[in-house]
Amino acid sequence: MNAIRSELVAVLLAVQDEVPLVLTLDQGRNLPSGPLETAHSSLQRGMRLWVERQTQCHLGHIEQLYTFAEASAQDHPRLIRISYMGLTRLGNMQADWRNLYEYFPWENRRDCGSEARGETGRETGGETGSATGEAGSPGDGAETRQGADTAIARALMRWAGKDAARRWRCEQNFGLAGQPWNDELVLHRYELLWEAGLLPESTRPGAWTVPGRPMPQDRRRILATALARLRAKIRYRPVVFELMPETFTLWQLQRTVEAIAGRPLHKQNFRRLILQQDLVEETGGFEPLPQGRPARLYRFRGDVIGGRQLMGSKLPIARSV
Amino acid sequence: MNAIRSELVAVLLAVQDEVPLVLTLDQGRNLPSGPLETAHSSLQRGMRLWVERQTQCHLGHIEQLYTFAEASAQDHPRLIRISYMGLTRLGNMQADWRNLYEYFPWENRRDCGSEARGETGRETGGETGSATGEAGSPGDGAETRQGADTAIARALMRWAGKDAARRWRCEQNFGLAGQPWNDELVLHRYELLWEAGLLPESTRPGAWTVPGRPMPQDRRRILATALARLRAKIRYRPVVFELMPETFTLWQLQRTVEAIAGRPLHKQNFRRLILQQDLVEETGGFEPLPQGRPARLYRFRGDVIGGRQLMGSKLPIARSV
DNA sequence: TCAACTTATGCTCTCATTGAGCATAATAAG
DNA sequence: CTTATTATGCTCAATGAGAGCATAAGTTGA
Repeated sequence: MNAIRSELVAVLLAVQDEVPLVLTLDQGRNLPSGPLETAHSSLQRGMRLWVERQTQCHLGHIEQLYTFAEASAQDHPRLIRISYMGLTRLGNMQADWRNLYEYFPWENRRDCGSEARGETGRETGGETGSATGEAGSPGDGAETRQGADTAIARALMRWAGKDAARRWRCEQNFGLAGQPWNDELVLHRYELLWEAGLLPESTRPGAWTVPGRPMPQDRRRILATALARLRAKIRYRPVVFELMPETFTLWQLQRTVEAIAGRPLHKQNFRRLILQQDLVEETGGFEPLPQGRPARLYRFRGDVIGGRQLMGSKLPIARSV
Repeated sequence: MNAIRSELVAVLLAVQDEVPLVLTLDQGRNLPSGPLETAHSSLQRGMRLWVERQTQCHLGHIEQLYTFAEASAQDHPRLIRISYMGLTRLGNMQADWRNLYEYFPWENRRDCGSEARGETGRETGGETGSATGEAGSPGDGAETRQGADTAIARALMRWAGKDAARRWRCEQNFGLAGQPWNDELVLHRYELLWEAGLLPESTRPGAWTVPGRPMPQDRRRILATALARLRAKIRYRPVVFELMPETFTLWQLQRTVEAIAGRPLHKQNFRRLILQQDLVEETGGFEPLPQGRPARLYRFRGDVIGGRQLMGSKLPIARSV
């Protein structure tokens, strides 16, 4: 018969100081994983058990991502990998937490247009459309995030060539040619880059590859799946609060959402949407700030409402310009 | 070590004559499944291979649903079940296709409110009732879909009792107490019914169980997962067209979407949204109807645009009243 | 003390999308 | 030629989201 091994792969995510973090092993080259044991009554429980035992992190929301069984030469007997995403509040500081955007620099667009603006919150500049007519950043060119983006756009267009379907996919997924940037397309973008030979992981990588830390095998693809899922989930389920401390200001909450979504949000609209949904309640306390008016502290009302099941918790993230 | 077996479970869906169908085995009590073979280079490919070989159905869109490994007494060695959903155009008519709503009568709300409005909407005559066959006799009170719905609501409320969180979940998921009906919550509803002991599959089923055909093990749960996924997907990806013939009228397209979504849509708005997205093009032909003005024939422009990758194909399904 | 600055918070305005219904067009039956 | 029936075109109102102005409440420095 078919002998089969199984493995659980965990993508543990946290957010601290506006930076999304992922728990890694082996100098950031691998993700924690463990076998499914017979003692585990279910996959989810097995996952939770060994992760909490090995990492001393309390796991909040857990979610199955995808199951792989690619046949590779080394894999005998056949290996089934079941990947999970878990959200945590960053308990264990000894562990090797890494900035998620080390692996996907192109997914972090929080600084888009921030220097173009002076004033009322940050603006979503549409300068990605200028991919073709890029004037080069002052000084260091490709080392800026802006510069890296245009470099990616150019490489993609070179790969697409005259192929209309390819160009269309590139424009849709990377927000080129006036198309809006869709932050949920993390996995699509990763796969497109992979297909275009722009990743070290590609089967036949080109001379130039996109900046960003690679990982062996399909680990980085799993990471992309997790980020895509989280960005999608955060819109309609209050999973952000799994990443927040007990009490927080609305600005901290917004910064956390922005860290995940990878793009800036309109401050006043964010407040409006959060408050009008009664997702949070005032604690009565205030957070003194180094400058300016102190901010109210809030706490999540999840326990009062109906636990994690809760619907109608959409966050003000929509298509940007 | 841990000996493990694996199994691929397929939920094959099709739509014909406004009825969503699922391919079943064993008198509608089971779903097709097969082992993962070493010859298969990937799960998806393995799935496609044996399904097409065994059922002679051409598979369109394929999607992984969920991976289970619940430890049950009979399962030694441990069994990992990987479930997939596949869309097809109903090639093999010998196979045992069953009305999906046999299994979830409460999910079919296409006749909801049609009598309340009484005019712009049309009357879905006996066809949904004939779906269940035996329960189709009109006029006997509790056997009506309406009657069954109120019976479910009552049973849920009895289960919830004074528990505010439970009541809240019931109201949210089943659209009670003025809450809107959300057609995507298929799995949530199934699990709620399971938890409430209202299904024959429940660990300790109550005296009264909800109408609808049960299945052994967690098969019906997998089915619910598939329907939930399809209803979600249909909103932002043009997967409906996988279920349509080469050419079709907009009305046929709408009826197919309604069959999946389980609720009626506004005809003119449906047309507007489909047409303004350039998802379809006129063939130039017309479909003569038994009565009334003949309808234009259309064809999907997927090949022209960018294949299945295509975004921005949202269908006019939103929260109903 | 006041002025300048910074951040939180409240409110309005506009635009796009969506739900709903009216009106017209095109066919068959009588 | 009238009626019935369905397809198709168009308008209107309500909602929600994006953007920006205005005010409140603290700080620091003169």
